[in-house]
Amino acid sequence: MTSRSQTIADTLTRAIIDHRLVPGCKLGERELAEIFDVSRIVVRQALIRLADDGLAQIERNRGAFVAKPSMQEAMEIYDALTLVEQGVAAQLSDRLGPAGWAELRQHVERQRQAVAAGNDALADVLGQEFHTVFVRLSRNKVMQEIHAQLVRRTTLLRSLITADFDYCNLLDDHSRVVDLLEKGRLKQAMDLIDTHHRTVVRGYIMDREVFAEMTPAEALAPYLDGKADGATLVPSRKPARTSGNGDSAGHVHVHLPKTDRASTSRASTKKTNRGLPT
Amino acid sequence: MTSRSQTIADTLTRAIIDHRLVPGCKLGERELAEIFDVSRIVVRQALIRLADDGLAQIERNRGAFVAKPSMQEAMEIYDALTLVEQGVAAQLSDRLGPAGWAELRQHVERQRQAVAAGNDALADVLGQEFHTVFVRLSRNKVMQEIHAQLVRRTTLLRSLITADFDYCNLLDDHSRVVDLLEKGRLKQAMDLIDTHHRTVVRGYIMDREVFAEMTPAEALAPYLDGKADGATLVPSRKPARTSGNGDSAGHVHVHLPKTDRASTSRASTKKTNRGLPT
DNA sequence: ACCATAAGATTGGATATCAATCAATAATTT
DNA sequence: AAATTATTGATTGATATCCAATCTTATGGT
Repeated sequence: MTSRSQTIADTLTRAIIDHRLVPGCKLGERELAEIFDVSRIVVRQALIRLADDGLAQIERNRGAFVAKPSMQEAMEIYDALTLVEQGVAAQLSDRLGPAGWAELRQHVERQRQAVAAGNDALADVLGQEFHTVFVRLSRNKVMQEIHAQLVRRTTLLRSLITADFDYCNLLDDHSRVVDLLEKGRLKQAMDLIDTHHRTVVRGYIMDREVFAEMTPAEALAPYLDGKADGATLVPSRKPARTSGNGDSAGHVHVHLPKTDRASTSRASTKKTNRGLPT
Repeated sequence: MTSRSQTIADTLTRAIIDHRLVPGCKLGERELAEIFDVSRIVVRQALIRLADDGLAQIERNRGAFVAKPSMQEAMEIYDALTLVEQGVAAQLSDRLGPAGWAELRQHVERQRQAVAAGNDALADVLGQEFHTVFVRLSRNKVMQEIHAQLVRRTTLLRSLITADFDYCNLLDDHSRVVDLLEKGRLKQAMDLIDTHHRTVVRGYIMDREVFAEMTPAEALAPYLDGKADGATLVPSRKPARTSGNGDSAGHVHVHLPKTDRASTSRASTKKTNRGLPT
């Protein structure tokens, strides 16, 4: 059995990944303690874990908030992610056996089928998972954890951001990376990884209040008590968008007027942006 | 002002880096609470931070211990470190300006002078710092933190390990890396980084009880109350060895008989191994 | 010698309490 | 009336004490 603070940290992480808790959201100790029905101390420990992961920031005597990365930090996160995935690519091009390549191809194929079937939600999940599978094949748990942490932090950015670019160039990037790597064209594969992330970042436009705010109580309600897995837990995971290959969403042009902390717009429109490119 | 648990975590980290707290060492809550004169809860929070950093492992209802990486994990940590530094090298070869190269050369030069002056302690510190400076020049704070964490974890390994290889090939590696990079020979530089770490790891031999154990109270005494900086805090930082370029120690052939948890050998011989290659 | 049980110690957590600090209001001054 | 100051309230950081669960060790019986 893991510690209570760990499970709470995991739940909060899940909620952040699902964009139910958005950057800047206050994570009050007493509030969370009531929600999870634990003492404040356990909540504090969970928040420390989140802060260590870069998902929350704790300000002395002011409390914890969901981290709100700056544009600068966003670039750094994506740079680091690129660096890690390029490095893994280099390792895989040397060391990966037939089984590994098969797994990658199978994953890409599953994603393609999901797209073909119009199951955008599944395609999204698979698209996100591709990177994880990719790194897992390095068989380096340390690297996996670092990568996973970076990926989690990118989800923060997608809460803050309005996508504004042409997704066409990103189509089939995963497939092409696998192709290039297996053919030994490492340099091109690495460039493609770089371009992939760079294009995504370039399209990002920092914007406040893209998502409707939810109180922690509302945001966390689906995760409590229910023992079901994440897929079924959050109904709003299915993104409301037009099309995509699972790694990208349809054009989303949401440029809300930059209201400063509009505390009025609470729990109103459930505008979710899941499915933005990874 | 930072939180108390953070400063305690920092102190424990420092003690671990200085090999005063060795892998496997029990970190009892009550004991540490008395040492730092805080409540157990603060200690727990500090231990959670250490565990998140990979420097401690917490076993339910058994407590926290200084992490004791397996040989497998050791390899993974060094692989990850290599990957990160290679990636940074690639970035620097593109983007680093004259000032950056100058800083690297200056650092190498300072280390060389320290070696020439026979100031092995300083040379050691500079040798360790080189990697940090190297990564800092990427101007990516996220990457810096990841790298620093990996470096911290490698110090764990040096507590567990007996070095057993020829250090000659490692001499001037730093200088050569800078040379190669500035000349645009990225591939060779990356290979050299790989070889550097690989040679170090290959020479490692997992061995128990290479270092004398200290109780946490003894280990932490130098860090308490004194407001001096780390350099003057720990007198035992000057390693007792023959020669080296600051990035490596002289031949250290310490193959102690593998005693199982010899709780007898406590606070006896202060055998420190600082200055092993990075 | 060996296994089982009981005692002791340690951890994980809850609750209540207190000081310090921040935020927001109310009161005062100009 | 506007701006500044003072007061109040709320939240955090931290402590002390207490309790249950679990692990470790010591004891005792076979």
